[in-house]
Amino acid sequence: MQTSQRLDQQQAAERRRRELLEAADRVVLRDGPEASMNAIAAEAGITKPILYRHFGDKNGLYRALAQRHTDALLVTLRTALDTPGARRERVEATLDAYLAAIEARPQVYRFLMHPTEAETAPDSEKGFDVGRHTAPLLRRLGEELAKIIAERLDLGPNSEELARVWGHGIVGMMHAAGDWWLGERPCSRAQLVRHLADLLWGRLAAAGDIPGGPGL
Amino acid sequence: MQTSQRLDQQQAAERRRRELLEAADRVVLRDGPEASMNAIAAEAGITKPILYRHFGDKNGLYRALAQRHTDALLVTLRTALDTPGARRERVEATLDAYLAAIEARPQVYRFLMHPTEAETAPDSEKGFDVGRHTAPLLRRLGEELAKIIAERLDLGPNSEELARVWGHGIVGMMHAAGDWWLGERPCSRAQLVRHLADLLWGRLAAAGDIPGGPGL
DNA sequence: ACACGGTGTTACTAACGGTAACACCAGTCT
DNA sequence: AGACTGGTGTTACCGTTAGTAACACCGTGT
Repeated sequence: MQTSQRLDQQQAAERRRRELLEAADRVVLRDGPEASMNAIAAEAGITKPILYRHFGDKNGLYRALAQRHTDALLVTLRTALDTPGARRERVEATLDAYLAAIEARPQVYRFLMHPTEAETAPDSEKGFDVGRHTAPLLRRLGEELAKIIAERLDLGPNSEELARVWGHGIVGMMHAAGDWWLGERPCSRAQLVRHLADLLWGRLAAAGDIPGGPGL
Repeated sequence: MQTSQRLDQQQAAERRRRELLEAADRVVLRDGPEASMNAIAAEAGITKPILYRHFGDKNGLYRALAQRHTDALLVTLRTALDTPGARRERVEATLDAYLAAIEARPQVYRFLMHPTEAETAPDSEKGFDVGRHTAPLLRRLGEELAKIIAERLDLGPNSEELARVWGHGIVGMMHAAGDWWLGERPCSRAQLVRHLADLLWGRLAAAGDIPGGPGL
């Protein structure tokens, strides 16, 4: 009967796809984001055309690969955001969870931040597909955070819009500071978290000018 | 006399270099950051090896190109930061200046955000040169902002460290929100500026929970 | 016996960054 | 004059990459 065979083949294909993804994962973990398709195919014990049959092109493979890691990170962050305690503690827990993740697995982080070229959506107009220069991971984090902010905070009118701006803004802040911190290690993670939370808590607005200067 | 000839040749070389950079600029403005060395050479009316003699490699050319634009942007932002008025007005003026710049010249923006591979500093240790995933432009903006914050604000002990975290964090927030905004255009620039300033002014901390929800 | 759909291969293309080897053309030194 | 030097420019190549066409094999259903 052909239907059950179809199912068998389909689930076999999916199993194969997972195997290939795991092989790709190993290579990317070893060689970084510039791992070549040849290298990945070799690690999987096959040759290039099979990869292309399964994933279309390099971006397809990388997107599939990124989604797994992104999902995992999102779970971690969501549980951090549900930490019991005051809002400040939740925010600090979330910042710390993100930073701990990128600190623990720098190669994965490096891969996830790679600009995966973003599937070249059909160029409506003559648009220079501008505005896609943050990694898909950060886009997703921003949207998720926006959703949570809009769900849980009372922001008055325009709350939808405000929440999205804040979501992407906070994620960008976290990312940029984390990236810089990871490269220079100028302080402990806990201190970085505290500094960032201070920033979000309006300490920039509250700080006093240095006497005699031009002021800020 | 050979010294004056040396000078002639040197200044001729620099003029040539500027010409090449301008040609490269035209190509990048037309083709985006993935402009090939061949295309740039053709636009300049010459062939590849000359480009390589002048700039070493592709990153050399791109760094030289990026520096000009980055310098120009920095001047704009510095004058915005010296706007007369209250701190909030200065911050809003600076955010707006950045957003106006990326809005006005998206191709330049797109080029500047391209990860120029960052001159592969001598790999001390076996380091995976992690923590270099923000464009050089953003690094520089972050450092400059940190300097200004440290100079003008009274932040108590640790002010140096705090200022740098904030500098990079704020720049990252601005960039991520700006990139998202440029892609989706969900609101006016002025409104985006206000939302971001609200975030920096601690409205996240001050907002009330939505009644009945899990809270944030 | 035969077509079909899947897996796998080899061998190729086109483009890229980068380089070696050579040609030309000014002035300079002997 | 003739050799040397330092710059500009070229053609023709290398190695690697993403991506593809064409073919071979094998189990299954008709």
